[in-house]
Amino acid sequence: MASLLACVRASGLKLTPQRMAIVRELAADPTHPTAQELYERLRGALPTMSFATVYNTLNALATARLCAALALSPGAARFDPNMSAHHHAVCDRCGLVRDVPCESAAAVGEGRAATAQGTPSPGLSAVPGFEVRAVERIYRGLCAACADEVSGEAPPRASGRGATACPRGAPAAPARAARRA
Amino acid sequence: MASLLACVRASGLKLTPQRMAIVRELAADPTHPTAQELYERLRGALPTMSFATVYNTLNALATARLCAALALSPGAARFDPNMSAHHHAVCDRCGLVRDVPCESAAAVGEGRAATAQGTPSPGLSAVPGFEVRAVERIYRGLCAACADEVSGEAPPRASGRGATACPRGAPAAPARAARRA
DNA sequence: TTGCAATTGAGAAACTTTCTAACTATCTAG
DNA sequence: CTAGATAGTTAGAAAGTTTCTCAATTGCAA
Repeated sequence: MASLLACVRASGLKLTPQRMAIVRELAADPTHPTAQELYERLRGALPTMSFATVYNTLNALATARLCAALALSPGAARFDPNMSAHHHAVCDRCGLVRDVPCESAAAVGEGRAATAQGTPSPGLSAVPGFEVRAVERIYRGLCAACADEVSGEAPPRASGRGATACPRGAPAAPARAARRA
Repeated sequence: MASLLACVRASGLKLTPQRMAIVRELAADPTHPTAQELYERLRGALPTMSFATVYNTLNALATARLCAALALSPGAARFDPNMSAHHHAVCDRCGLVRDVPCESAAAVGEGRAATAQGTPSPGLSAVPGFEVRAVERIYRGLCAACADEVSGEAPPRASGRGATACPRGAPAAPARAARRA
């Protein structure tokens, strides 16, 4: 705990009450909150804190590599205090975000991709000269709760029209997660 | 070419001049433009077209699975006409986005993850009950042009302060790509 | 304790996306 | 070919997200 605040200091950032509160709240939350969510939660403790301060602080933390700003879906960015190599699972329906640890060796190979060594991924030769610094993986699908609800709703595969469309694969259509649920 | 417009029809979407122009422009562009970019490019050809029409059309296409909306970095969504399984390379500095084909078998296994079969990734056991439908991979780093420029700028590893921070890995700090470059 | 410089607070501004309402155009059926 | 039903378009407003400005404040090093 203290180490986290120590990191803030070590990065040349001043330790203000606002920052301490934001860092503490963020570090204790595995749901990757948005700036708005953090602001609302902290209003009770720091009623005078400005919304801009939350952004300033989060951006300062991200710049100092003490947290990461995630653009997992359209809308507000989410902030992640976990800076060890890991991936994310995102529910297409409710927007839930969870960490997915990357397994053993793959973790090192992906979380911090080798840059100069042999191409990490054959497909990357399609982008000549691109210097990979990190690989992010996002698992999209349904969380347990949403999977339950959905199974009892829409019929498996009989929609209104146009089922005879083109033979194209469909990797990941963000599906506009419910933003005010 | 014609097949793309045919797909629009097949999905139950009406073929309006605006849509044809948007689809054509999008399909011909490998840079994954934003709605704003498409709008500006098409203003010459369709001066009366509304900005909302661009959004409406892109959302309609995404819903019909004819294109994908990507949230690769904070800010405007980018639209991708390539619906075959692939990943993306994103330049942290200039924001450039390029497709990265996924290689052979891995393509099938990742682009459209097996849902019911054995867990696709061991780490996912950390999110019980999560039903994976797609896996997205983002390679973050520097494009060839930016890598060149950067190499002649900042000294390798001697920055102003705080180099003695915490021993934490740093997978992917979005780094706020230049939005108006 | 003092002073510099970073940070805060409050609001405005910029930008992205969605919505409304009235008008228009496409497509199907006749 | 025409007419009607329906989907799409326009333009502007509104909602949500993020950044900016600048005076006042505060942390921290000396």
